[in-house]
Amino acid sequence: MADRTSSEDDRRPGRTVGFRPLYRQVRDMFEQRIAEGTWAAGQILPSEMQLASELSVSQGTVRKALDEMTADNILVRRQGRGTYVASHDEKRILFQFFKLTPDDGPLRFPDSVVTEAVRRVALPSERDRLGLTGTDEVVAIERTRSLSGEPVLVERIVAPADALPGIEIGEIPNNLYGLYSERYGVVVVRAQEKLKAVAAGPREAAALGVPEGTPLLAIDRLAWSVDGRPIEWRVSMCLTDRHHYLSDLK
Amino acid sequence: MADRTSSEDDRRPGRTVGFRPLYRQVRDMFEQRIAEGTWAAGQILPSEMQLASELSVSQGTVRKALDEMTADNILVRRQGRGTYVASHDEKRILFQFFKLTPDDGPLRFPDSVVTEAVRRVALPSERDRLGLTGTDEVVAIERTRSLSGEPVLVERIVAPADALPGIEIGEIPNNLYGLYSERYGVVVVRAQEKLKAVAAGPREAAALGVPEGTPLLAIDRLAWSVDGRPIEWRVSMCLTDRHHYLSDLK
DNA sequence: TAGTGGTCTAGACCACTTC
DNA sequence: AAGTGGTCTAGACCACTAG
Repeated sequence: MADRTSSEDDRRPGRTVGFRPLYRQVRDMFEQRIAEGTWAAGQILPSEMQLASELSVSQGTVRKALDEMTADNILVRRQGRGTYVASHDEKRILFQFFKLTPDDGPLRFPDSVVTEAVRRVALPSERDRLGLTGTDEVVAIERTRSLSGEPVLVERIVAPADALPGIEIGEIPNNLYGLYSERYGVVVVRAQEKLKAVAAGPREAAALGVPEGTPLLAIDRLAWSVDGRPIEWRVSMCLTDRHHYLSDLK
Repeated sequence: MADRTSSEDDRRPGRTVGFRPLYRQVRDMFEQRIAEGTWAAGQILPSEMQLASELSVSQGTVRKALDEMTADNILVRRQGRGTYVASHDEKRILFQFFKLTPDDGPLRFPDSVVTEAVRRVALPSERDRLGLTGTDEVVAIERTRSLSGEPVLVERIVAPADALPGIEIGEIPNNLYGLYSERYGVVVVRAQEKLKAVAAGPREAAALGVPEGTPLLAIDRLAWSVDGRPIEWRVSMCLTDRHHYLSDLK
C-alpha cells in the first residue's frame, strides 16, 4: 500500500491539507474494483487476511474499510462465510430503494407494466440531471406498477444510453437495478429523492384509475453508481390512499 | 464490567441465544446514563481512557460503543476536544429532523406561531400511538410554521404530559426537541415518518392561505426518546409548491 | 476441522485543540 | 506541553458456516 500523501514514501501523514486515512484509500481501491467489474454484484471478495497481505496493510485497516462499505449497503458480510458485493435482489430493493409501504400488511415488491420504452436524444432537463452533454442519448421508460393487482404508481425513468450499451428496449425487467448491475456492471449504491404532493393530471389519472386532481405523491429520484456517476433519473407518481412513504430519521 | 451472559462470571460468551457483545453492553450503559440525565444533552463525556478504566474494559471497546452512538447521531465527537451528547440545536434539527427544503435556496429553520396549546386526556388514537393507557394526559399543540414569511405547514403535536412534568402551555418554543432535552432531560434520538399526499381540508386551507383541495404533503411522525419510549406524535400538513421533502437512500 | 468474519485487547503514533 | 479523539498495527480468541 502506498503512502497516503502524494509525495512521501513512508506512512507518515502529510500536512492537514490532503490527509486521507489509509483505510479510506483502501476503500477507494475496493470501490474502484466494483466500478470496474473486477468484483461484480453478488460475488464473494477475498478474505480480510488475503486483502491485507495483498495491500501490505493490517487486517484491522482492511476491516475498517469493509465495515464502512457494509454500513453504506455496498457490501454484505456474513460471519463464517465471507464478504460479498451487495446484489440488487428484491430484498435489497425493498430494504433500501422502495419506500412505498401498504398502510397495513407487509412490504411487497410491485409488479410492472411497461407502457413505453424508447431510445432518443436527451432533453435539456435530462442532460442537466444526468450530467450529459450535446447529443448524448438516453433510454426512456414509462411504466405502471401495481401492488396486489391495484395500480399504485406510474413512473418515468431516464438513464444514459452509453452506460447501458446495447440495452434491449423490448425486455425491460421489473427489477431495473438488478439489470444494471448484472448485465452492465453498473452498481447503484445511493439515491436521493425529492417528494412533493401534486394533483393528478390527465395521464396519471387515466393510468391509475382516479379522477383528475387527485392528490398524488411525486417522487423525484436521482440514483448514483458506485463510481459517483448519476445513472438514472426517475419520477414516480404515487397513489397514497392505502400506501405511505416510509422514512426513518436517525 | 460484568460478563455478557446472564449467569457466568468470566468473559466467555454463552450459547448463541442471549449473546451480546461487550461493546453493546457498554453502549446500553451509556444510553442509560443519557436517559437518566447523568449525561445531559450538550454535556461532555469523560475521555475514552477514563471510561475504559472505569468499566475495566479496553479503550477499543469503549471506542466501538461511542462510534456506534456517534453514527446514530446520539453523540458528537470532536478530535482534540472530546465526546459530547448531541444537543438539539437548530443545526441538528435541520440535519436530522427537518426534511422540508426550499426548491432553490438554502435549508432554513422555520418560524412558528402557536394557534392552540392544551393539556387534556389522551384520545384513543393518541393512547395507541404513544403507548398510553386509561386516563393518561397529553399536551396537544397546534401551530403554523413559515419559511421566509410564507406559511408552509400546519401541524398538530401530541406528547405524553407525564414525560414533560409541569410544562407551561404558555411558552412553547420554536425548537420543541431542544425544550424536551434541556428542560425535561428527554432526549429524542430517532423518529419515523409516514408520508401521504392528501387534499387540504377547510382548516388547513385557511391556515395556509390556499384553496380547499390543494394537494398537501401529510407527514405523520412518531419520535422516540433514547430509552425507547415514544415521546411525541406529530402530523404536519405541508405546502410543497415551492418546497420538497428530501430523502437520502443509502 | 478448517476457514471466515466478529470481538477484545494492548500499544504506538498522528491530528487536533487548548492552555 | 498536555490531553483529546483518530489511525494503524499485532495477536488472541469466539461465533458461525461449510465440507
